[in-house]
Amino acid sequence: MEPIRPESIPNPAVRRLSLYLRQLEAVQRKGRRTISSKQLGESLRLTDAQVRKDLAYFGQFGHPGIGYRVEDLILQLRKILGTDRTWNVLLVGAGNVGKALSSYRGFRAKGFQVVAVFDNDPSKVGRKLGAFTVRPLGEIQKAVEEFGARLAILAVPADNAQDVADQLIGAGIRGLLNFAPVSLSAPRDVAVSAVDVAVQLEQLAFQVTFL
Amino acid sequence: MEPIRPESIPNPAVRRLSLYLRQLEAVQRKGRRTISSKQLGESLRLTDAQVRKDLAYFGQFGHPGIGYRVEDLILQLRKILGTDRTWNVLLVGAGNVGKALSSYRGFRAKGFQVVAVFDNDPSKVGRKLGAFTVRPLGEIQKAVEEFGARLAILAVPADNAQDVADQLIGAGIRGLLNFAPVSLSAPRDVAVSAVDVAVQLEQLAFQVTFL
DNA sequence: GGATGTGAATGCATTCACAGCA
DNA sequence: TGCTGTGAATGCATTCACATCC
Repeated sequence: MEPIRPESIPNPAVRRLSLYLRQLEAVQRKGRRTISSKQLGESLRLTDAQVRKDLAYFGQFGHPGIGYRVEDLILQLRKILGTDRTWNVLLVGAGNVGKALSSYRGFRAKGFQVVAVFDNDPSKVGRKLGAFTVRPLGEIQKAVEEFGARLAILAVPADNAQDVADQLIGAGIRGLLNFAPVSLSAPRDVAVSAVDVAVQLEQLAFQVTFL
Repeated sequence: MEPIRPESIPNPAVRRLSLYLRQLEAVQRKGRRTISSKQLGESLRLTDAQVRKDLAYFGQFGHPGIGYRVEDLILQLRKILGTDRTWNVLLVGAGNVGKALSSYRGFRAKGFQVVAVFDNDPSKVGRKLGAFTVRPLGEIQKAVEEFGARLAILAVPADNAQDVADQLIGAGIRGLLNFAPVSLSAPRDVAVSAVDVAVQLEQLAFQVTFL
């Protein structure tokens, strides 16, 4: 098997990989052992050819006449995505979003673990948020080293988001999931992904109007 | 100005429209009156040509030699996206995510208002969630009519998500924002958008590993 | 000079369609 | 027969480059 050269793989294909994995985990829970590209694609509204081509970028996982073995493919995809081990994740922001995320039970099975929660608000520092004691932002650097964290979730107000992002990046964080409704600037070697619920509703509003 | 024919507009362009709008609202708060395609694009890491082409799909908003007038363009984009009026939104799921969303202050200014919260859990129905009294799912139909709601947010566990989605769609909801980590099936004339935090972390893990 | 809007050229991603294997 | 993997063909989206206007 050839090594992965991510620069030669379409970005959309990488994004779909996560959806395939999620789908496979669901069908595995239903006891299915094997699945064809057509079946894997249909609930995601993708063609069989799309599914096969996406997977083929990363290796030869299928069996002609059979399809893909669910368990094998799950293991392969986890390996490719890097979630065959657990990633320690820092969470900054102990507001409503931070609270929801800190108590989200689904992370562990997907290879992620929130290991510390931070906030700048003195009225929150030292308080408990679920199982975590909220720590001041000044301890981020220490926590990055302590936990070997490379990922962080940003759930602070829009005004602070860029500042906090800079701190996290300065402390060695390499991937950032941003819940603040602003576009963050970051060096090329730091990955940033974003969740903006208002933006998503806006897209739905447009589609509902015109489709 | 020609009418919008959404089928002739690249989907990515529509998605970027929301980002332009968010960016414009930010620079307006800073007091800027005018902005060039280059400036509008740079914090979003887009080329000036990309910005101009995207906007030109919807009309001629710019002024040669000047750029775009921030206030005008904001009004135009809101009109295009349909958020020059307020959309009433139903929220299903009174757990942690539902709680965070029901109290999110940012919706109003973007043209959205959560108007009712639902849950099936008898221990939650009748209880308060922020300003809302949690109502049983059976009242969804009534609420759709009462509020003229066409959008809903789904923040229920993965197992119920498809069932609840079917109820919402049956009651007349046309756009769905899904926080459950499953892929929903819906008729072609219902728009579905999704937030899956684990999937996004997975993508970051991949990028951090290979980029 | 400084900016837009836009055809034409390029570059990506998806789909087709089929050889080949179980 | 049933399904994968994959070049070739197609279809979209982005970028270029320039005529045009303030």
